[in-house]
Formats: sequence, structure tokens, C-alpha cells
Amino acid sequence: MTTSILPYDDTNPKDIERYAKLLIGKRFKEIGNNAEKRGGKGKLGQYLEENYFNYKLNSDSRADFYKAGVELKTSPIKKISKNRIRAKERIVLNIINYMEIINEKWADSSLVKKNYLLLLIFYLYEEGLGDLDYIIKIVTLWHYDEKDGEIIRQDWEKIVSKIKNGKAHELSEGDTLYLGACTKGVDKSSERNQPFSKEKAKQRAFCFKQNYVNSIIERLNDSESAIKDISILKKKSFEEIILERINKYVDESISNLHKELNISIKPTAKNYCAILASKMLGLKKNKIDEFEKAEIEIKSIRLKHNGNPDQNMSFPAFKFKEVASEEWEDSQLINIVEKKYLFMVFQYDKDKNLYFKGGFFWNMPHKDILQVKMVWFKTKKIINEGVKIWDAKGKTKNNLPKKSENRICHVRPHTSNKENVDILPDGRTLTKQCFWFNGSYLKEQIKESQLDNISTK
DNA sequence: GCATGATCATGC
DNA sequence: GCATGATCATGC
Repeated sequence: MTTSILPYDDTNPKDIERYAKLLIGKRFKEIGNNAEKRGGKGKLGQYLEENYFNYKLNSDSRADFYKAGVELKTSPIKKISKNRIRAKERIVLNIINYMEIINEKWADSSLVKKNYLLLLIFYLYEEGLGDLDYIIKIVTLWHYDEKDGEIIRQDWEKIVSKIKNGKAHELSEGDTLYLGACTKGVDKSSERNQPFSKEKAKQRAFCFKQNYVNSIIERLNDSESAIKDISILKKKSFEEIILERINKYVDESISNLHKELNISIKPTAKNYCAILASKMLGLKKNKIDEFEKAEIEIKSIRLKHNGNPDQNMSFPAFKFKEVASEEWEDSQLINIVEKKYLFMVFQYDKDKNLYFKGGFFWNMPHKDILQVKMVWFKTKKIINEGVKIWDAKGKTKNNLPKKSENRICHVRPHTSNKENVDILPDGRTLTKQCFWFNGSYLKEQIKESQLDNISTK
């Protein structure tokens, strides 16, 4: 018996989930402190149990976290395009014991007992990587809803009645809808006796079929379509429809909007703007399906009461070595400037109250992209020739392109603190940097948009 | 009041 | 514990 105290409450499903969610974004090999790192097919769940959850393995009929009734399932997903993922495999539940299952009732069956509440951990499968290099992407507690539960129950009954009819050897995954009986173990030795026939039957396990797993993943995805009725798309463009709905809220204070739209999230949250837009569109979920597909990014611009942007606009930090060696056509920056945006504009009044001033779709004009390319090229040249770095009054100065050098964009630090550095090609380090859109450039773009209610006083 | 270096807050 | 959207702080 181990006496060590677990870093989570193993009697409480929510706390197990909380602890498990800390895994998101990590590779298996970065998890735990066990010197002996081993993976292997089908072993990643075990790996987490030993290295992260610190409980003893069991293959008995109890759930993994039996005190909380939670069963751990670790399963791969794969990318099928930039923003779409799919299940790579079915999720295998418990082995079907042909001899015993015929005496079970659904409600207290071994299937329900062990798999009532699952802790699903999905990792991203990537070809060419070792098992321990995969990154964990989705962690959630999950239980089938009532309707699915009925179909799963019917599937279970179907499988059991086939066994009762002496046809365990004829079981097939195609017999059922969501819950399948998949083969488990490949060789002859895995064949088993069945109660009502002399015929040996392949060992099988209950599983959630791959497409059912897909539907689980889809439902975890919190995006919702903004346009439910296709017919309006025949009269107006997608952008017009969206703006019409959003711009109903122009000139409302954000405190009013919060009340009206029932928003409790803090304006400092990263996804604040996206949630605000979703709510304005009347959606229940937090992401807009069409925006995801079209890779439209929502960004906020806050204006001071004189109409000037409060800040420049930041983008993800770049890696010096990447900029140094990449070509413009496949650079990170070209993806930023060729993307479509929905800019949500806010303005402070003189009493520092924030008002919504409207949204507009935007993508960078071609002539401006050419200018950005020049800034990128200069950045690349400086990095390759060796960035000049010096200290002035405790601040780290450098000679990367400054705001004053270009109308559109510049390079500036972007990280949590200045110790957070990236390696330059010559081996020195410098605070992580990113490309920024100049506030003055954003002001120009707002001027050219349809927004005509911005105070300039 | 802007330019620029630095940092916060939150999510994953 | 870092990435990232957003914001702060200071000197000129």
C-alpha cells in the first residue's frame, strides 16, 4: 500500500478532471518524473496512470479511479485539415465475458459499472513521431447523454441476445450502432468458449465506434453556426448578415452589454471578444463555426476618447531562427497579413467607460502587404547579420525595425518577462519578439471602414 | 502624448 | 509553465 498523498482528490471526479486538464499541451515524455520512460502501443494510458496519476495499475472490473467511479481512456485524434480533427481509433471499453454477461442486466452490467463516467484524454497522433512525443490536446469528463444512452443500451441488448442465441462467434461490429463488439487480441489463443454453442468465439470487447467517438469530439467543440437559415444567404453576403447583427449594439456601454447579453466573463479574458461576438450573434456556444472554417480571427481595438488606438496590436512571438531561414511565401507573418479579421472597436469616454463602437471585417490591402514584406525582409537581414543589442537604463535595446521606421508594422518584445528569451542564429539570446501592427495604421483602417460614430474629441 | 521596452492575465 | 491577447510604464 502506498501512503503518499495524491495531488488530487481521487474520490471527486471534478478534481480528477481538474488535475488531468493540467496535461493539456504537454507531450507524454514531459510528464511525471519517472526516470524509466516507456511508451508503446496501447500503453499510453498506463503511462499516465503510473507517471502522472500515481495509482497502481488494475485490470479488474473496477473503474480506474474506483473511488470516484471514473475510468481513464486515452485515445488518439488526427488532424484532417488545418482546423478539423477526427478520432483516429475506436475507444475500447471492457472485454466481453461471454459466460457471465448472459446473467447481467443493463443497469448494473459490467459495462455500465466500469464505464459510466469516463475521463477522456485525447492526444494528437502525428506520423513519424514516437509515442511519447505526442501532445495531449483534449481532457474532459464524459458521460453519454440520455438519448445516446438508450441507443447504447439497445446495442448492448443486441450483443447479449446474440450470445444467448449461441452466436458469439458471429458477432460483428456492424451489428450495432454506437456500441460495438470489436475483436481484441489477434491470434488463435485469444479464442474463447461461449455458453450456448460448442463453437469457439473470438475474444471481443465493447467499444465506442470510431464515428461515435467523432461525434463526442464534435460535441466537445464549442462552436456553433451563426447562420441557421440558408435562405438569407441568397439575399445578403455572410459578412453583411454578421455585421448587421453585431452593429445593432453600437454605442452601448460594455456594462450594459454584459447585462443585456448575460455575459459574466471578464473583459481581460483572452476569448472575451470572441464570446462577446458570439453572444451578439445570439449563439449559445462560444465559437462561431463559419469563422473557424474561414479562419477569421476576431481582434479588439480600443480607442482613447480622442479616437486614437490605445495600443498597437500584437501577434504571436516568432522564433529568430525561423525568420532567419524561412522564405516570405511560407513565413508566419504572411499568414497573419493574408488572414481575414473581424475587428471589434471599442472606445473609452472621458470617464473611462468603455463603449462598443462597431465591428468590421478587414484584410490587408495588397499594397500594404508588400510594405510588410519589406519590414519582414529587413528583420530577417538584421537577424542574419547579427542583431545589435545594448543596454540603456536597464532596458534591453535592439536595432530591429521600429514603429517610427514603417507606416504599418514594427518589431517589439512579446513575452511574459524579459528573461523569457529566444536563441539567435549566432547563439546569443534576446527577449522574444513579435510583429505588431502600428496603432496609427489601425486608425487609418478604422477611418476607411464604415464606422462613422467614433468620437475624435 | 507617443514610442518602445516590459509585463499582466488567462487559457491550454 | 509557456503562449498569447492585451495592457502597463517610462522617458523624451
